[in-house]
Amino acid sequence: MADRAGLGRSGMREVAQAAGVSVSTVANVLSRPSIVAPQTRHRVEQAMAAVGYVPHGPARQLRGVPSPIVGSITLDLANPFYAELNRGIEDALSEAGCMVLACSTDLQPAKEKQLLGLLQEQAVRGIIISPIDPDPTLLLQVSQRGTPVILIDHPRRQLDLCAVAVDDVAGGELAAEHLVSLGHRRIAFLAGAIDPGPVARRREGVRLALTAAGLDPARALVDVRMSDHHRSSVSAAARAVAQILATRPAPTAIICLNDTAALGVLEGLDAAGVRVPDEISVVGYDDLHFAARLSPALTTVHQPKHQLGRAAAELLLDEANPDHTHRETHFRPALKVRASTAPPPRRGR
Amino acid sequence: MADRAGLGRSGMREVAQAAGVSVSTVANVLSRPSIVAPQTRHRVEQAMAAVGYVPHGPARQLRGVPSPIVGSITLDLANPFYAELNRGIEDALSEAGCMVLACSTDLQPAKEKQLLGLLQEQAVRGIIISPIDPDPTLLLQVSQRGTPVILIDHPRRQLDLCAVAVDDVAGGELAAEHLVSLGHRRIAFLAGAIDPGPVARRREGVRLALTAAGLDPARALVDVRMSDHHRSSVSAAARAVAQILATRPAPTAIICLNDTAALGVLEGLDAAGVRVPDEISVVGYDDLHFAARLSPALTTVHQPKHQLGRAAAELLLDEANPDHTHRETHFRPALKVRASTAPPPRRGR
DNA sequence: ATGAAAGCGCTAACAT
DNA sequence: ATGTTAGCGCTTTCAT
Repeated sequence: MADRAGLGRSGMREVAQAAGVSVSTVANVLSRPSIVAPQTRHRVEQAMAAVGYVPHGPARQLRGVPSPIVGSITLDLANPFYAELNRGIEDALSEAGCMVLACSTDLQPAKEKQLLGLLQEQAVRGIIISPIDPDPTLLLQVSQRGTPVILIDHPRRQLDLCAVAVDDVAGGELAAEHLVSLGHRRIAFLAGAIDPGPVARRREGVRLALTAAGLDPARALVDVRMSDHHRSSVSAAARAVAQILATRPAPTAIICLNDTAALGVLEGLDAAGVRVPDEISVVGYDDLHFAARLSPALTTVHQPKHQLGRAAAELLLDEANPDHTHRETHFRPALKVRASTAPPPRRGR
Repeated sequence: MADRAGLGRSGMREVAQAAGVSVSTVANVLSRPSIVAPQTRHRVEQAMAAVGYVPHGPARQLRGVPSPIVGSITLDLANPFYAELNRGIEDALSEAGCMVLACSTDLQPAKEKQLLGLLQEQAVRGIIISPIDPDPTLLLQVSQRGTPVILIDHPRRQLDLCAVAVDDVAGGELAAEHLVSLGHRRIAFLAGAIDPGPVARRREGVRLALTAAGLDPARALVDVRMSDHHRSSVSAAARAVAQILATRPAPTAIICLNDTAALGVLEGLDAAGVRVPDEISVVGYDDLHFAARLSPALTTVHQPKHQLGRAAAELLLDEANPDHTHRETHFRPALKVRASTAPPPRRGR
């Protein structure tokens, strides 16, 4: 009562002093309350409240208690796909008293590397990452040095790591099969300046579906890239539209790397006076909340974003388990057919 | 070379041993390289690489080095508004080698309190918070105990804290003035089950604008609430539409607490066969990326999300400055008039 | 130029 | 039931 919690924090020593006991008794009250005499315990608890005691995490960590912090490295935490993913991670972690340290790489391997370093230094509980760098060497090293690593959307192959992924090849196939079945024979695939693995695999899926339908990907598939992918990819996509419209023979459908890009494509098409889906069909990817409300409602490939995050966090938490074995959790994408796709116009455009 | 970085991490001791020097020399190489003999320094650097040395953050913190981690407490990190805000925080922090620990309260004061505790324990560099609990006592306490707190969207009044905010009352006024000038005389304000401060202030702004226009808020303003705000507020909003349509006299316009809710409102209106803006006008809030592409394009109030985060992070970093003084950074919202608002229909509906 | 030593706040094994 | 002690990995005087 006299000891008004002044500035700065007070530790066990202050508590012990205020309660007239030793620090280890204070420690016991915290970790094994049962072995402390009720009366003493009470006195200590009072003292803790009086001095405003807050345990010091870093000190505990130094003593071997694992950190409650989990690093999440994604391409961009503001991207709704990763925002939802992070939320899934957070939800699973919160049940274990853990928290997400959310980081963005903006597709730059150098940034990814730097973040991995920072997270290791913080001795986080583990790292959940959607890697941009295809080379897993560094990740394996991080893992071997004692920081568990969970891969998101990265082929696990025989890597000695846990992973969660949705089948991107299948996603690309779903989109392409849908368009082919509508009668499209020339399809543009819109990507960014560089391909993260998932995008490359979706394109591959499109290629496979085209081939399976008896088409020649070299003719049926038009590759289009946006100059600057990160930051306002909406406008970048709008600019890519011009390029697509100028291609001959003209594609009758566009598969976009994600819904955000599709947003820009619809905008560009609208500005160019091209009607969707009458003159050209558009398919997105991710199935973000707004996809169903666009004009027209966007046909897209759904991914279980929240669940992906949850699954990753669960795998990570399980790493603490003594009989943990690395494994992979798999999800399947699902096509959502809406109003932005239709049969191609009668002849050319 | 012989000392293959085995399992677990190696610390300065291992480095010192491998280099045949003392730990303090290793420490010197790290913090004051100039005072170490070039030759020795080289040897130590080699040793660090050889054993795969990674500094141990928590141990440094224990010695007084500030944590590079900043806590961010928002209502929901998956909400695009907060996702962008967090990104702004991250961008500003990364320049200082710091990172964001992103947390969601889901509007629950109890969760907020718990998170404040966890963050304090982690001895984070500071906390940036969009509080749900209107009582600032706890925040002041946290700040006094040595963890700087930056308020987002919370009236600073004379609180001894830094703050960043956008003028929500003005935002509400902008929306209402626009509708009134179009001729609307009965406006629904759609909110969640509970009002975070910003939403309450926007409603107040609407009320003020109505009064200023010579209207009686008691008649001109219809309060509508969604039962469950958090989680898929899209569908919750759709359900609220029924309620609005049943109100008599019928409102001719709806101001939504945010763009996500507006999304649901448009959906509900569409399902009910009510045309926007011919039969009813809709205004959103936040100006998320998709707002301009909805059907119809959404009139909304823009907030500088990324900048808000940046500003908050900058204030937080400045707290380390010895001559720091608490201050407030202010932003103004801006009305974006698009296609979802128009004069009310001729008579009633 | 280098090293020895103390200690940050905490935990846990070991006294008493 | 309580206290003593010895570190965890690092930084920082203060010797040498």
